Amino acid sequence: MMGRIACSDESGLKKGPWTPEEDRILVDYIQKNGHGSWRALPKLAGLNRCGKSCRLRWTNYLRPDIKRGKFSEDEEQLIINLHAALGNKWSAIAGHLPGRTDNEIKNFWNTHLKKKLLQMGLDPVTHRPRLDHLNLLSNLQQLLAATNIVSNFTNTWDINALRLQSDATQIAKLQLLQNILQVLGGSPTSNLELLNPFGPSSSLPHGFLNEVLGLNQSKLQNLYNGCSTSFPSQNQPNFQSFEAPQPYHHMNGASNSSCMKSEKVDEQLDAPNSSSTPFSSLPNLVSVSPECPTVKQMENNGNPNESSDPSSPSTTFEMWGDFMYEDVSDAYWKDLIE
DNA sequence: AAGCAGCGCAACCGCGGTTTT
DNA sequence: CAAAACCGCGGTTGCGCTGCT
Repeated sequence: MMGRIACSDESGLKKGPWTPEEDRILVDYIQKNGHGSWRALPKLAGLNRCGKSCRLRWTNYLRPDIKRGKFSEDEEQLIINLHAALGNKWSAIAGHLPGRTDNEIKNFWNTHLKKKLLQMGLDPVTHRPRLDHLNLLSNLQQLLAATNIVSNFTNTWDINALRLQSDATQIAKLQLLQNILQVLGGSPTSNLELLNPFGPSSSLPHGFLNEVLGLNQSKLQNLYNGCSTSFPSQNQPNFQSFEAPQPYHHMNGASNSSCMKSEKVDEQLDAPNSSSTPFSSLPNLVSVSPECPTVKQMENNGNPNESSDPSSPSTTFEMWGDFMYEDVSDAYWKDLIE
């Protein structure tokens, strides 16, 4: 744009951190006169700053309605959900969090939430599973397949060769399991002493592991026991993180669903403290409403469509993908925000 | 105790969109 | 209608703090 004079080009104007005295002058002036033209404000108020700097200081720090301090879990969840729908539209996201500034939310996202999603194995840009993790799973599955192929050629091998092959299979399975647990548990580890999926309160997605590994839980337990490794129970993976945001209208189809409807969503967004909202805690992104069964519930109770619908997802990963990452989910959030 | 690395956050920069002249 | 002025947004930077070696 022609003729624009950058703030930084205006000679003699102060930059950098604001002093308490400057803050006082700015607050006093705005309280008495309003900010009016930001460009004119510094001269009128007697500040040696550019208008832009004043505006920034006021909107991000000095404004009286700014909420300071840590983000609550509800706010955190809300930001994640809004970001999934809106992307890096920080001001739009901030519009749903009273007292929070876009800058604050942006910083919080970049320093905390992005990492959190990465640890959950999700791409912070797309909110979908990270491709590198999926490739890892794919590679390991190929490794498993390879060991099965090898077994077809070992009919005449002696017992030691068979043991070797069996060990290789077990190692491959353990590697696969370990990577799954890392993805799910968000605890990057480099060896097998990482997570105990078999604690008394474990919510291990049995069906998924069964299908991927071809093992049941007792076999897995034996597998782990046989490795002489310890699994401190306090390090159990949080498999809640495996659950997905629920595209209610997708799962329930018709609008007669008693699940959250879009016209109610603004209330939900504006009242994130409501315990019935899907934002109650991270990473539990699904409704707890009985009318809206979660992926886990469906898995535990058995998918009613499973026997009759041949196109129904055959693995938890597929279910996860279907429920969490359909484009309709993004559209749903966009709808409810707009 | 000193040096270093990582982190968090306030502030800056540059651009696009809107309003004013 | 075009140019200039202004505003607001998103990305980036740099500084201070903290914890580790």
